[in-house]
Amino acid sequence: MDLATQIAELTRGIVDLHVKSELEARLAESVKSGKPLRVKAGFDPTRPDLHLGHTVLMQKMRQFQDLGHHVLFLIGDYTAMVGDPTGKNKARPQLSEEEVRAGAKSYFDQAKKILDESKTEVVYNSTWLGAMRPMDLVKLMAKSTVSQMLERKDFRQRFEEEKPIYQHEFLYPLLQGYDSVAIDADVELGGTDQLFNLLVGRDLMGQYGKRPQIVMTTPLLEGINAKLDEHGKVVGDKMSKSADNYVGIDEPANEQFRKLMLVDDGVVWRYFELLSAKSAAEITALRGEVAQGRNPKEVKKLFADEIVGRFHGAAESQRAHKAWDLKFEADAVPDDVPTCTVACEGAELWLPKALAEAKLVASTSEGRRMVEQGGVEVDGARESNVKRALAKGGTYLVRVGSKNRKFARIQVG
RNA sequence: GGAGGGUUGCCCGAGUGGCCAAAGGGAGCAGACUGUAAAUCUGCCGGCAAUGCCUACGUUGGUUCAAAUCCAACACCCUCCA
Repeated sequence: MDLATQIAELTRGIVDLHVKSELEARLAESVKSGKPLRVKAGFDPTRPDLHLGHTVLMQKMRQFQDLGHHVLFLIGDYTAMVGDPTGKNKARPQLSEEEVRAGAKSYFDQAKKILDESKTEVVYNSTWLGAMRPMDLVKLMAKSTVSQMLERKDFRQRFEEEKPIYQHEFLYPLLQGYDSVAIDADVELGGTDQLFNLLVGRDLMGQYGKRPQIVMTTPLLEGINAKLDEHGKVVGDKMSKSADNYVGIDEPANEQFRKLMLVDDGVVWRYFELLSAKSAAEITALRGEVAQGRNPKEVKKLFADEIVGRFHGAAESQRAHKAWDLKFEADAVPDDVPTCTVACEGAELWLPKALAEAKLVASTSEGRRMVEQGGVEVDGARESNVKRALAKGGTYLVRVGSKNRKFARIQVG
């Protein structure tokens, strides 16, 4: 692939690029010498469940690989024990070695769904950070100031909001930056929230007499509950497990499909832009069709097909699609309804209790509320009588909720 | 080292002795409406087979018929002074 095309491909969707001219120069050198660039991306293995948000970055890594470059999948096992303060308004817990190791393995196993495993070098930063001596650390710390650290928004915010900042948290960006020094990175990729840390790496490389890395950041994907504001701008929290607005790449196809269908009509274009393999022209065309009156629901299905297919294969994606149609459009009962047997002391079992026992709701009180509010169906008919009880020995098909519809065949025994 | 301010439910935030399972907002959930969603409206939003009982307002004790509210000690956060 020629240089101009490489650059166009690689910078597509990139938010920050420091510095473009350097990237061009280094790619040119690489083409000339045949020597691939060393592309670093670091991962914090503390939250081993990858979701769609993470894949935005990984697809960029994959792109580098497809262009013949060398990708270093850096597992921040050592820094994870320090705890990355980025984006947090409180300190993260420090983890034990065992927790971190287990997380790292699971992390890479999931990443393999996107990366080309044969072209990926996995490195652990404990290799060099673990070997540092106190004086090495002092020298590292001497290369930046407290006020430089307070430039960073989350630190400043916590400082102003009278929330604690522990001193070791200042160490995190420095250690992460030192990783780049240790592995001679040409390029470092990260989410936009990592910009500060990546630039620290660039700065440190210069101070240690190395050629400073080029920094590229990918956008953070908003969660499935994001909305559009009155100006048509996407607003909402970033996708994350803690905000429970994520689509996990290890989730079952049905779940992925369901969650993707919950995405706001307007926001789905953002998803297309960041996740779809479709060309910009194809996306624009789809957008035009919707503007002409095509139901956005169809376009979302198209998108869900693509993404679910990426992780589960086309056949499985088809199945999930059909199941969703049946469940939410035809209002039919899916064919994978679990049967659960609940114990019953007397002659009958109070319905709210049965719902709780069957794990359809969190507590009897919640079950009671669900019934009162008309969110419960028994054998196809809405049951709003709170006193309703299920007779012992019977089996009942129940449905709870709507957005996250749950079915179960309850056997009272 | 000294002085002072703070810690409330998932989050933010009212509440200075009984009317407080705790205002208000956000998030979440259910219903109506729909095209899956969104918006809007209505209701719910600690647990318990319940006009009641239990557990809860940083922790532990105490005062009181009665405590989120008063007292003491402790923990943590912050501010100012040194």
